[in-house]
Amino acid sequence: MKDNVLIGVKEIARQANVSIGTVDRVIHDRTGVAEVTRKKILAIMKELDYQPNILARRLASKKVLRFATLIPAVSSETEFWEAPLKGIQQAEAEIKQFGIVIDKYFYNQNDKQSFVDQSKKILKTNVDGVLVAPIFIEESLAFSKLCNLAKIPQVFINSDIPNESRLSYIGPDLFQSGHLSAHIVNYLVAKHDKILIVNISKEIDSYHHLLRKEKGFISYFEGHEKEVQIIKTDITPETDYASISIKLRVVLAEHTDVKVIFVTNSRVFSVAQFLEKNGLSHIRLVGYDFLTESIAYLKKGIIDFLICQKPQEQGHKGIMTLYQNLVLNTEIEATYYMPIDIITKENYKSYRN
Amino acid sequence: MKDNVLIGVKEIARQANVSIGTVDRVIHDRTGVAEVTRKKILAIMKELDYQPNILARRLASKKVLRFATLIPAVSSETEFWEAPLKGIQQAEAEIKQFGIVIDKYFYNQNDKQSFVDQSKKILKTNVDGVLVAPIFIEESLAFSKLCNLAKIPQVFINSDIPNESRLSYIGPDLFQSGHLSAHIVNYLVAKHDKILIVNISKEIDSYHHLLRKEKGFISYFEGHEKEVQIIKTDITPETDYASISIKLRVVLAEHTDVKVIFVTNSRVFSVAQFLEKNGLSHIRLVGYDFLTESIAYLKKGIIDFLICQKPQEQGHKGIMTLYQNLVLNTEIEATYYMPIDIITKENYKSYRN
DNA sequence: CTGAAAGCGCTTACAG
DNA sequence: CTGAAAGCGCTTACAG
Repeated sequence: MKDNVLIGVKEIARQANVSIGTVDRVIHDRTGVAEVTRKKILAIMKELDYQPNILARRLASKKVLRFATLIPAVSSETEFWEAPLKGIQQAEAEIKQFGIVIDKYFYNQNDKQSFVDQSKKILKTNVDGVLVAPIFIEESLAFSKLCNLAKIPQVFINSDIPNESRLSYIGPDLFQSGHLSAHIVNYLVAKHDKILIVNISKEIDSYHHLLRKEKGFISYFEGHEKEVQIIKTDITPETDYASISIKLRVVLAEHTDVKVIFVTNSRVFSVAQFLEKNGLSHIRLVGYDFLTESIAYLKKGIIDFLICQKPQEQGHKGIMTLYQNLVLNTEIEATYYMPIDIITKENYKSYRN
Repeated sequence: MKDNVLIGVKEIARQANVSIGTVDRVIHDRTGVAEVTRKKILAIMKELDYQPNILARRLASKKVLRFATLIPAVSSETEFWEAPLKGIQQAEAEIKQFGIVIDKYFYNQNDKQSFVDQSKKILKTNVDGVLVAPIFIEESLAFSKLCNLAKIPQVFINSDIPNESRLSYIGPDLFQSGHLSAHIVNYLVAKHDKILIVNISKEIDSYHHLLRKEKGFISYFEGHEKEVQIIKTDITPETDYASISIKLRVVLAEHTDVKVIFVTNSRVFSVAQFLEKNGLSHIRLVGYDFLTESIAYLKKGIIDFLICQKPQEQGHKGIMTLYQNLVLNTEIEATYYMPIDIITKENYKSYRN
């Protein structure tokens, strides 16, 4: 008659003939419980299919959970990292009432050392989970190893690193996004047309990510009936407008018949600026990311398409993934590819990052 | 010294020199509190910028919140409504530990009466919030009015209804999505090409939504340099494959030079089937929604593009909106347009509803 | 190794 | 109109 009256730890304690303190100990795998008792309690928990009440747990526990985020600072060059930060802040607002605190660290994406410095800082605090944008491959890998030693789960966003021990990657499938860009470009070209791929990057490490997109792009046209001609140019390490301008001028002087330019990252707005200034707006232009400057060129028709992968949602989902893992104890997908969104003059207004 | 030791209702009670029971009464706007007391407590709450602890509230309150959802049943004609339902279930799993129960009601989208019947059922239960897909305009409006009388907040998904008193609309901007489709089609046509718009709908009410898309589409080409010729055909009320086939055969016999077909809803797969069977796959085809059948035609290249608006997220976000309003007491956006996603052969694999 | 008690910030009867 | 007490399902010292 009284069987189902009790619930949770109390019911377990009753059935096991122990106090709820002891039940709590085995739930949290703490030491100081006789092996027999532990086994008995575990069995009962299993039979009852015990699910802890998260509300009660967070309310009773004074302990706050600390998450750290490590992403590039918003730079004068690109506002791209504003969006993930916004997503992080949004998630923070949603879960702060559950006792979660988020410490935000930023590095300079043109300076590896700043990444190393910041990551060291994080490890000095006692942090329960980290969200990282691992732009620098080796340094990120080193950081990841240290986290794993300290049993700190890591979520990567924006770009992945071959690393089996991260909790999850949330971001684009770079190869596929290049492939899709090519599909769109395919609508813009005729047989034998010439296409220019432009990689703009200061740091050689991020260049690696651009190459993935480039490969996806090129693969689309391999053996394709249109038999387009693809040429490419890399603009590095100087990426100010003057440097870009000089380089493009040379390339386009040599190849006067370029029909489409594909820029593998958000720096597409610099190329747009160049085309506009030099009266070359008949050249079709495709690039990446939802930046204010790029949108302006999209409106004007200088940029035809932008590929975007929900940077804000990446930040938001990254934090929520840590939350789900650490608080709710949910299963986490090791890889979560963001949808590849195509932004045009027509739909940018309703676009949600 | 002891000032900040207390928190929440206790601190308010202390400052107001009353018991926490009384504080609770004014927080929840219950009767039976002297006006002076109420004012005093309100003032203190304001000064302290009191934010209730949701965890404690939900834990202490035995009351469950009931949400009801009213959407079309998945039909043999289209699996479209599977996705919103999935989103609803996903949200349910996330918030059920907060004491929220979701009752799911379904109507037949070809039968107004079934909508009326189900909505009546809902009103007989004591429900705290509803999520509705208001396909039938008048019936939905009537239901909405009754909800408002009973102070039940409503969230609309998938299509909106002129109605100032709903809590929120979450779904596509129909006009814009038609406009965007036209922009894409623009890449597929040459000057003076002929475009066929196809509306397929059993119920005249949902036809209204299709018209919005049609208008957006046509508006794009008004005064456009390409001077395309746009014709249209409505297939109603019979929408089985045979009926569609007969109608299309007639139209395409008369207009043998149609270059592109734009189908204003998910029934694009029926048109694809027709084109394939009749060796007309050279005609470009654009339509709506991420259905298994349509994706198959997308893969084959019979369908060129699909416009999709995250039906699953609509369901998910719809429930979460009720949750935010009723539990967290957050400000809610009255209109939340879903992004307009363009699905192609290249990106459908990573598409998230 | 284990238990009893206090407490997290609220809500809910109940008593007056 | 108001207060005191019990309780939601946990966690956290503390005592033994």
